[in-house]
Amino acid sequence: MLKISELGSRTGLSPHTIRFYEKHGLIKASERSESGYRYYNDSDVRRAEFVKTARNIGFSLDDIGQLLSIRVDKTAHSCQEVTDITRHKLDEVNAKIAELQSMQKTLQLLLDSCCGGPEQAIHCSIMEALEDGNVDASGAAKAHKTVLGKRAKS
Amino acid sequence: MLKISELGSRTGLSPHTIRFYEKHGLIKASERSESGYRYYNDSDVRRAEFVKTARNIGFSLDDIGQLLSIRVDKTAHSCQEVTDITRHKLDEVNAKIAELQSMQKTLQLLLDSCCGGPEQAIHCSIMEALEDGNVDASGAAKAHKTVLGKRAKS
DNA sequence: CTTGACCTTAGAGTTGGCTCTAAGCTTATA
DNA sequence: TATAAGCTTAGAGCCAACTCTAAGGTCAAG
Repeated sequence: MLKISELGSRTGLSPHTIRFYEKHGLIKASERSESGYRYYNDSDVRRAEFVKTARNIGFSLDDIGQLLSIRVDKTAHSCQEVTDITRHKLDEVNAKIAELQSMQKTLQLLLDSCCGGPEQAIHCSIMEALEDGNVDASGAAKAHKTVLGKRAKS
Repeated sequence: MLKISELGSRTGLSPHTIRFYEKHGLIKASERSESGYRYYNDSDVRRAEFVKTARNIGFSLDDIGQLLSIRVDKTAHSCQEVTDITRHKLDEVNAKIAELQSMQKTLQLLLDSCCGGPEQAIHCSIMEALEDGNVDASGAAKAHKTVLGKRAKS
């Protein structure tokens, strides 16, 4: 039986995050000591590792909740349910990639158009393009919010 | 001289968003009526359109602030400063694309491995992969947060 | 002169996934 | 026995870019 920080080092999740996941129904300690300490058994550990793996792939906590509920009774669920979740995630990812590639293209065009040197920006072609609005931003935007993800751990 | 909602329909920004940008120093009404109404002249409109264009490309509000401060005195700034901002954004975009492509690859592999049919999920290969953790999630993750951007307008 | 559309402000709420704080208990080590 | 490390909880804070609310003032049309 592991304490929370031990489960943490086993899975690479912080105790804070583990409690957070518990609050959201993803992970549970099957036992508590008299003083309230959480204790995790092998089954708990496996579940936590499942969560960690799914999270690393990029599934949302909500997705993971669905996958977990399939996991606890696989006979009551079909492969199709699993692929539906996976495909839906893939669709999201593909849409996001397309959006970012549009931004990429626009930014690259801007960079290609400008000398990038120490000259005064008076005739900077990037500034001109922004002023004139003649920028192909189709499909781009709505992206910046998302460009820097937060999760950067193992 | 345009009122705020007129500037809004001119630029595709909502009055709420225009006030929000004002609070963040991006847009300003050069005049106010006695009763406090904002009035925008041609120069204000051009600035707002600049902001809109830059935002559509995917620049953050902070980036846009920098670009605007270059814009107001181009002789005091160089092309290099402009390309630095642009290149930095492009680097972010490229990093994000790489991350998403890793997720994409993993998800596609999972999908390819599963029948996706009405069979019970007992032997579902996606579930097995998640259980065993033998999933190539290198470079993925830290992404889901960002997968669904918010901004979806013009 | 009233109706309704529009304007003002400060400030709160949204999203998702953490991340941290405060205040207090428990446990292990020296 | 004292100290430090680690545990508990509820709840606040963070990020970015909005988005909306409340409570009220303004203005043009009929």
